[in-house]
Amino acid sequence: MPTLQTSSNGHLPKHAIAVDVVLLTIQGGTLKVLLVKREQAPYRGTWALPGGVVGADESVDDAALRELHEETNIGNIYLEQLYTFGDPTRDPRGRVITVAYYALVNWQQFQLKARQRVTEASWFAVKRLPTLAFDHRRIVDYALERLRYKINYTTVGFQLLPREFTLTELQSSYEVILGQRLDKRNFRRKMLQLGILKDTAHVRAIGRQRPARLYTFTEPKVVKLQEKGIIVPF
Amino acid sequence: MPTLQTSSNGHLPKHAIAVDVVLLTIQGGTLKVLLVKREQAPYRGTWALPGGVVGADESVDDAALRELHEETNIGNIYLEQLYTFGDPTRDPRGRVITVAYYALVNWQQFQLKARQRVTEASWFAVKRLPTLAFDHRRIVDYALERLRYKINYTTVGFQLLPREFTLTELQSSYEVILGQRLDKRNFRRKMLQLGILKDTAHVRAIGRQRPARLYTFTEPKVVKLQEKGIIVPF
DNA sequence: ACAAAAGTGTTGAGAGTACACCCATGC
DNA sequence: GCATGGGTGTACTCTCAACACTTTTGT
Repeated sequence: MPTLQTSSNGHLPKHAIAVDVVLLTIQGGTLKVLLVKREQAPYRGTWALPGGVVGADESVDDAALRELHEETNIGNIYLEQLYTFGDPTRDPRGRVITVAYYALVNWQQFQLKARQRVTEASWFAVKRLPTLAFDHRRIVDYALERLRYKINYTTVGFQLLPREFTLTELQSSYEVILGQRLDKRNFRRKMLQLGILKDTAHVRAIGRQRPARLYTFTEPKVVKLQEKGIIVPF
Repeated sequence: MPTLQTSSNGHLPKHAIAVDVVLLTIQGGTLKVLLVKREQAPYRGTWALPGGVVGADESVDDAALRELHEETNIGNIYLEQLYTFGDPTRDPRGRVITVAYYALVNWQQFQLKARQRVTEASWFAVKRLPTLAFDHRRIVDYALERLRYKINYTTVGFQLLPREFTLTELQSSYEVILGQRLDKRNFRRKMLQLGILKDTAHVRAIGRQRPARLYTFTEPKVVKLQEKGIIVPF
């Protein structure tokens, strides 16, 4: 085959491209993913990731955003491309290449706006997923791996929290994602040392306990916290 | 728009999908990338990444492998998907979504086999790239970022070396990729501590100096060396 | 006063950093 | 014997890990 096939335009092989979004949130101390029930074959009645095909003149990122907005009605969601799954056998109807994304939302904000759905949609704990359509299980697993990884050296984790949050809530979100308990003192020291939290003067009293201080995140966007590695620690 | 458009098959919007490969090697103490000269419009005569369209029944990964084998004639090359660029304006002829990959080869092995090319192809130092077609400059930059990143916590860097190598060669490849000098004693201590190098009994004498010990890499595949992060250091 | 979560410090161990000289060989 | 790259050790600093009690509030 010639090397520069892209230049012989006109009758190129063309492919259907879909986007699938792994939308994650934390609710009740559990990491959850939004699934929709498929209404058509194949996998009719099976739970699947929200997604859809990329339009003719739409960017792939825009298609993912569009799907997200259809499901959530909230804007300004953290969305990151995960991986492109291009095996021709992954869809039994024929070839559909999918570009997978993951997104993080704060549960409270989401609760307020989600409404008027047609398709049945529901949150599932990532530890107890039903059988998923296509290779969507693999995509969810990949999203979780990426999230667990990135939470270690970036501030993506903050996307799951409300604007003001307590240090206990922050720690809890890390514990839920990482699946392990963390030491309270060490966690707080590290977080405060990073210089990315601002102590609002506010407190939040939930039960009959001592109220907790509320913090906000000082950085406007998701931020890389370290570059440490084996070879070049800084 | 309905959520599950993928299920209404038949007249889906279809797209041309290309793969582009950032093939990297180290030659003469410099990190280089393979570019091919375009023979057709657009960007005729401009240097571009090797790549081509994905065939109708071909997996995207296979298309990248195929392109790689066309350019190199060597098998068993490290190849990793980078990112999918899906902006409809990136190709002036119309929409072409590209899935970018990067690959690493050892220069000596490559030298032996590359032959019988039609298209003009050449290695360029990544520090002195010509103007590239499309958004290929951005793709190269992204590949370099990923490589610099991964070299810190995986063994991808070994893919650039011959089977047997000296510690000085290994250090040099890290220095070339990272763009900084490293301390010889600290580098050697760290590498040997990792337990992934085997001291062959062989030595290599190049000039009139003391010959250097040759090592091999004990792991069969690219390996993750750490999971360290801010929150969970182990 | 008590239940419940918030908040707070120290110490020991291990890893990272900086740094300079001797060694083995070919010519 | 000398030029060239190969090869080695130590002291200081800093970060990480482990660990338990006091504080504040509502009832």
